[in-house]
Amino acid sequence: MTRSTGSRDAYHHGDLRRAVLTAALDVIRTDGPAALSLRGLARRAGVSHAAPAHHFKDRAGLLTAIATEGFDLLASTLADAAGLRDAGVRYVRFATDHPAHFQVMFQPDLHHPTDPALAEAKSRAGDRLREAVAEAVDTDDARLAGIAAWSLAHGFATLFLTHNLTDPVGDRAPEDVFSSLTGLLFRT
Amino acid sequence: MTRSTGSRDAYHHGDLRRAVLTAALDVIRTDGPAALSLRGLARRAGVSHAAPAHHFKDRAGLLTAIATEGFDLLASTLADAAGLRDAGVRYVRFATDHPAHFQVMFQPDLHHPTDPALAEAKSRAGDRLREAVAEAVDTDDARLAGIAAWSLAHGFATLFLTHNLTDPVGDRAPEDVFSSLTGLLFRT
DNA sequence: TGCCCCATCTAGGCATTGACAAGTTGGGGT
DNA sequence: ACCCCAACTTGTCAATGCCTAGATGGGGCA
Repeated sequence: MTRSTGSRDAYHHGDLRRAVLTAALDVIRTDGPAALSLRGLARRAGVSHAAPAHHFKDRAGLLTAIATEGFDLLASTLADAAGLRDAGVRYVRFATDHPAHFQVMFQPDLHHPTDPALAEAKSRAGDRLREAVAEAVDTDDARLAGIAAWSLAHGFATLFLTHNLTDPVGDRAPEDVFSSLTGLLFRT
Repeated sequence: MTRSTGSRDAYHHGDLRRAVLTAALDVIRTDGPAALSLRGLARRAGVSHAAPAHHFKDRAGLLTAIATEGFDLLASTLADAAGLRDAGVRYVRFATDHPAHFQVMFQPDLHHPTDPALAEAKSRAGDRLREAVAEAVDTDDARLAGIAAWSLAHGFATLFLTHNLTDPVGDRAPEDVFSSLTGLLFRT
């Protein structure tokens, strides 16, 4: 797997796995996960209709891989957070920067339910979230506070991505709106 | 359309529309919207494979009808709310009581994007939400406070339905957890 | 009471898709 | 130089969405 140029050597695409993932993310971003078809992705990549399945087993396998990648991206995004509010802002920015990942991550009915790689990535991201909460809250109600913080950021991101916040947000960057929103709640 | 008994008169099912909706909600609750098939619903109802399409036009039409019904249910649930916190609790309870509706309501890629009935139901529910916020917050930051409240309740409900709060919540009713969560945030 | 209209449902067909099985290719390791 | 095996192709089948044309019978109207 050295040849990564755009060559179409018939066989050995170069990095078909990445190509399919990228195409899938593009489709999901614009038309949602329901519009995704393995055969369509194969056509985009210029390969035979069964080629994608070789890398992802089946449709659910592809979506599981996307969710896993998403949780890992989220984990590394949260790792650099400076404080709980920044973690929230980063959470929202992650959702707007990677809307396809985000959508798939939180639709478990699209995944292979027992995939170990997904479970690990998920728990890695959860750890980063709990770290951010722990360093900002006294340990007594840390668990409840964590749920509250996660709910707030997740709800905001979800509502924004589902076009339920378009007019209230207007032209402002959603992360900024979220930031001032936390300011209102915690009067920091 | 008087005959609503369980008669299977070959023709004139009685209330096929309701039967299909109910079956669809059942499928969505257990296996998610992706598992929904018009032909499967037709089999459940004991009618021909094209019968459901007559009532809903197509698959997206069925899901649009479910979303519309969901927003109307939500609107009437919020109408009776006593205060903002109660509205939040009711929002969460709605999500857990009607998980299939809730899922479909917030996946716009499954809907007919311009359906007027859906848009109206959506705005009715939005009105109830804004009412609940307006009577609890001074008008200055009502808009932002509304987004905050909605985000909190919506995020909590979404995370719970996607099985991301199972261990933190444990056996407690999710609405109770949400209630104590708002207590922690607003130290009421 | 009788008749006709049309909403409701059936029947058939076509293109697309996911999934599976079996064969082909050719690059890298020994 | 050879062979193994991952990567890809080709072919096929059942299931689905959606379209068109036709059958049925209940309710409204004369």
